[in-house]
Amino acid sequence: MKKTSLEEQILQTAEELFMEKGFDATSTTDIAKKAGCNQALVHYYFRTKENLFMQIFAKKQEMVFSCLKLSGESDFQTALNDFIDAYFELLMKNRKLPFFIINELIMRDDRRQYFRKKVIESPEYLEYYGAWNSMLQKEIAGKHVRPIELSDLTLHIVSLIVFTFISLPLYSDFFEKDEAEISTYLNHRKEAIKEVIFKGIS
Amino acid sequence: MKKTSLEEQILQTAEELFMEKGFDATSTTDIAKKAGCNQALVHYYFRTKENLFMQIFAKKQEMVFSCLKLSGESDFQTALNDFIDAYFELLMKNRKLPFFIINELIMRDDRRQYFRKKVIESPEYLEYYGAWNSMLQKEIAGKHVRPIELSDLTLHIVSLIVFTFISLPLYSDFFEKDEAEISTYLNHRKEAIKEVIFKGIS
DNA sequence: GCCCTATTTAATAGACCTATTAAACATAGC
DNA sequence: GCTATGTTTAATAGGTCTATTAAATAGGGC
Repeated sequence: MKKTSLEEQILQTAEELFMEKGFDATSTTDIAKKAGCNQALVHYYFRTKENLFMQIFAKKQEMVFSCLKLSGESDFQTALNDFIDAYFELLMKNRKLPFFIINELIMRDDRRQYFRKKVIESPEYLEYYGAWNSMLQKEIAGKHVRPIELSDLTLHIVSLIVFTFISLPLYSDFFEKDEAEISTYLNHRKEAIKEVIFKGIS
Repeated sequence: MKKTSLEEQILQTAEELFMEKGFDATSTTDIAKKAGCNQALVHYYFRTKENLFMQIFAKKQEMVFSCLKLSGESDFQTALNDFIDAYFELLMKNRKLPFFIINELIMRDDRRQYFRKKVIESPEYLEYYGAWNSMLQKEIAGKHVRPIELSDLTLHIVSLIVFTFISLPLYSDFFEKDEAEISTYLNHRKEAIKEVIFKGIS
């Protein structure tokens, strides 16, 4: 509750609404109403809705990206296990994150360009990919893992994890699950995914 | 080019646009413009945008649903293989279908209710589920498949297949793939998914 | 008190969207 | 040719949205 109180408040409210309903379905009027201020104030602080959105999008994108780095100096199986744990931990605290990112990337060309520039073409991304790949190749050479492309393994894992969270609203709605059940379900899914992946690459 | 020519044309154009950009981002003005008629005509034939949309949504939902039935009297591995083939075949011809359905289900409560009523609670759905489950249990009893819940197996498969198509625009954009490469990629993914699933459940 | 700056508001321009209405147009049957 | 019916259009009401503008308000430094 300082002088920037309302600016903070608007940003935070915008984050909630954008995450909940996406860019298109959220109006600056909605944000102002929920933040408890005049609609013009949203534009006073952030000038455009796009500006405001991009501050949030960049932050969320960074969250997704930051999970890609290898956990430490350990063997492949442990690193992979840690990776899945880390991703699940992140997404269990940010359940709407996968759909939010995917939706904006699919709907808008410019968001895709931005993501590509900031993530896919970043030096860290290539570095991570290289590190993971050399570990994988070593495992394959040592016959601990069957021959498989890293791109395929990655896509398998990302598919399994991300889709769990994308489809979560459907799961809880169709089968009328409450919060406790959802939490149990997610932990169960995490282990089930590990199982199919580890068996699937051995 | 009969008397219902324009009605047909509007429906078809609406399908293209709704599949491309979703309900919210498509206006009746867009549809009319692309169909080459006056905007009022869209409302003359279909009264509301929602009406028009639901005709298309119901059809697309039916497409998704129809793939769930068991292929025939064969063993589990073959049935599963056929199922994955059938789904890939459908989605390779309708690449935007997964995102279209998921997006509308997530964004709107009423669409979720509709889907639930028509698909999840339909007798066929329960019947298919039972048929698949009894096959699976037999395989597990015969030790050809490790113990696994059908719900988990289903979600694994659906995740892997559906996410491939949801993320396809990102794949082709980020890595600048042309049509031929995409087609190759999809066939490759199909086999990679089969591999990880079959190894993952044995 | 008074000024200066930053914050907040009300009002509104301008665009677009859905849906309706009334009028114009086409054409088949008589 | 005339009328009845279905088709198509132009016009517009009424709503929402983003962004801007000008005016009101608050608080600190003198």
